[in-house]
Amino acid sequence: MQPTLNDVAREAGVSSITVSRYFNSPDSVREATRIKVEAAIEKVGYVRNMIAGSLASASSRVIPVIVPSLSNVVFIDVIKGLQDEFEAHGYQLLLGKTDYDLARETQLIRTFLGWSAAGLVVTGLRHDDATRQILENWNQPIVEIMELGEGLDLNVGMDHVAAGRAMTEHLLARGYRTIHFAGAELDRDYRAAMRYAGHREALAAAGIEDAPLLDLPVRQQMTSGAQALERIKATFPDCDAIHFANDDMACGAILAAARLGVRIPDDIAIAGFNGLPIGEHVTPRLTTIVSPREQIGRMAARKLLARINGEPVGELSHDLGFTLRVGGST
Amino acid sequence: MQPTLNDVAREAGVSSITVSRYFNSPDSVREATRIKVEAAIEKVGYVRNMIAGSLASASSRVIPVIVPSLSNVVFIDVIKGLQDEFEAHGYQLLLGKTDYDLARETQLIRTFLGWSAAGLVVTGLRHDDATRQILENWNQPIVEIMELGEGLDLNVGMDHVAAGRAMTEHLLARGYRTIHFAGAELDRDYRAAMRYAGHREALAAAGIEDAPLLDLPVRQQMTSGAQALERIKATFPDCDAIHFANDDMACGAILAAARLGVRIPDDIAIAGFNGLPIGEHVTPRLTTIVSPREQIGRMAARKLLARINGEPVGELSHDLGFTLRVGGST
DNA sequence: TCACTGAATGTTAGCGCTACCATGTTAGCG
DNA sequence: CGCTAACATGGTAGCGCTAACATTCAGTGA
Repeated sequence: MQPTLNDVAREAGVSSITVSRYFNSPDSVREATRIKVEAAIEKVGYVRNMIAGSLASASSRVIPVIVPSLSNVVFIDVIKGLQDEFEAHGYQLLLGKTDYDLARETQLIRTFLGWSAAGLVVTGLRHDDATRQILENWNQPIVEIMELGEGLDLNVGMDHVAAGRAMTEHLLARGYRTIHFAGAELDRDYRAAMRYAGHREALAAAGIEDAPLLDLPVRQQMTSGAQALERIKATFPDCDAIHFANDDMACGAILAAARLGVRIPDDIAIAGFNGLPIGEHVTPRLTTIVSPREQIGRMAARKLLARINGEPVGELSHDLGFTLRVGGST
Repeated sequence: MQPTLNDVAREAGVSSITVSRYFNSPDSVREATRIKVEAAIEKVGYVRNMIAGSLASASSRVIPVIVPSLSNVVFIDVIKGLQDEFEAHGYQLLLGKTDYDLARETQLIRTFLGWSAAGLVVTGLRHDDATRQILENWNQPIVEIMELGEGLDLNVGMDHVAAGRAMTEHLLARGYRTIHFAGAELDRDYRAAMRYAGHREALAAAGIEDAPLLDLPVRQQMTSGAQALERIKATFPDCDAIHFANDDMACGAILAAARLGVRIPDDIAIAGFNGLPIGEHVTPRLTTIVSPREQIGRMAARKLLARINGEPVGELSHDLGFTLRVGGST
């Protein structure tokens, strides 16, 4: 049997609540008491029972994080940022994955709320009505990450439409005119679809109404990129640039180009999105939009923790921006 | 205030314990009761309080997973496998990261055990004495992942020494003789050091006693790989092959080779480890050892769940093997 | 000396659920 | 038709902790 607070208290010659206070508000116990308690903890080998504490206080130091997928580096980086911050402040990260299924999201949230979570991190602003209803009635802080907009509570992310627009404006400025957009399963990855929307806006602003889209089924991203390049080259010889939905695809295309004898950017320019390290290692270097992935995680965690601790959080919606990194591929 | 089991029970005209049974052993409530209970749950909008349940039953459906880093794809893939299996069986994954610090591991484990975890997944077989002592006194299943050997309880992984040996045997069979091993922070990443040990064994078996090692400080893996190639080329013109500790470094080298005018494999052969997708997209294709990362996660989860449910788990130590994938780089 | 204050500690009553045992209820059988 | 076994349900206590209030104690100034 694990020793309890009472065992520690008996050993230290104090009451159990004093030991509890030693853990929860150390400043409120006297130095002398602190020393006795510490010795007793050491002696009996006490381990805090988080469950009992959480039940009594109706709150736990657990924060569920719900992401659509773990196959996408983007979410990995975000999780890394979140985890770092949470761990540094004594919070635990409970990981949930929806596979882009909103019903699954509802189910996960329901389960997680049963953990008296201190807060919640969810991906995206799109949720089904059930989720929305549950969360509106929940009175703990929530951060919706990745995108910007009208959210449930806090919101940390970047403007995907603007990112898509920025890249296409860059391509137009470079003189490319027949720019195809290539993505993979844009219906699921609706943030990529938002970038496509931005792409269309930029084209329209330049008087180009035609915004050809190649939406491939996902298998492996780099393979899809290679395939996209091949297919577009074969079908649309006029195409002078491909704006990819992400760096994996774009790099797949750049690497395939060498094999296919396609010269980049002379025959065709390639642009990506995310700013992954690989983009800096391919030849030519990939032009891409650097997304603030880990920062989104960190900032989301900080805002959540601030809200939990009753500190000011500043703006409800936090735009972390993005950077255009121009390489030799455009 | 959230509705409780009692609220549901009152609504359904049964006792709270019956509602509890509806959740925990549905087969033990009658059809008619089940329907009443379900209606009541729906009506009052009941959400299970996991905390209270865990306290009463002294066990929770939470499984902590402790990994050294989230920057390494390897662990991401393992987590993916674990998460999939856990989620499918109603268990929650609590994520902890040690940054390769054994003391931090102890601390994390201590905290996590306070969650009355149903089991535990830790990375590696090396732990400090405190961890070992805590875990030996804990009577829930534990899986140590990645490596093979004498462990605390269950053990799922692969033989890193054999993997290192296999790759170097391949290189020797191809006729390479002056083979350098290049890694990054092998003291932390001791599994890479095990592969280096296997590498030395293979060389020794071929009568080669000299096993030059380049151990770089980690910054970004691909960059380190590029750097390693450059440095080895400059310092050891005789070197005809580099056995890299991982694919990231190896691909960094292959991509850098194109820029540096180094021909692979004619000037120098490159080998990696892990079997990441990128290895199949670089030119020439990377020769690598495919590690069963996601499988390790899955198998670890299955064994753990089997043990939790009192089912037979088979062998305590499970070797998931590896495959040599030969590309054009060697 | 004494009331008075604020800091430190203690007492008590649950938090919402499940384990354990007790009781009621149904079906099957001679 | 009574008896038993198996099944279904209920009562009660308590998991280990903390919130809220109560008490004690040391130090202060009049």
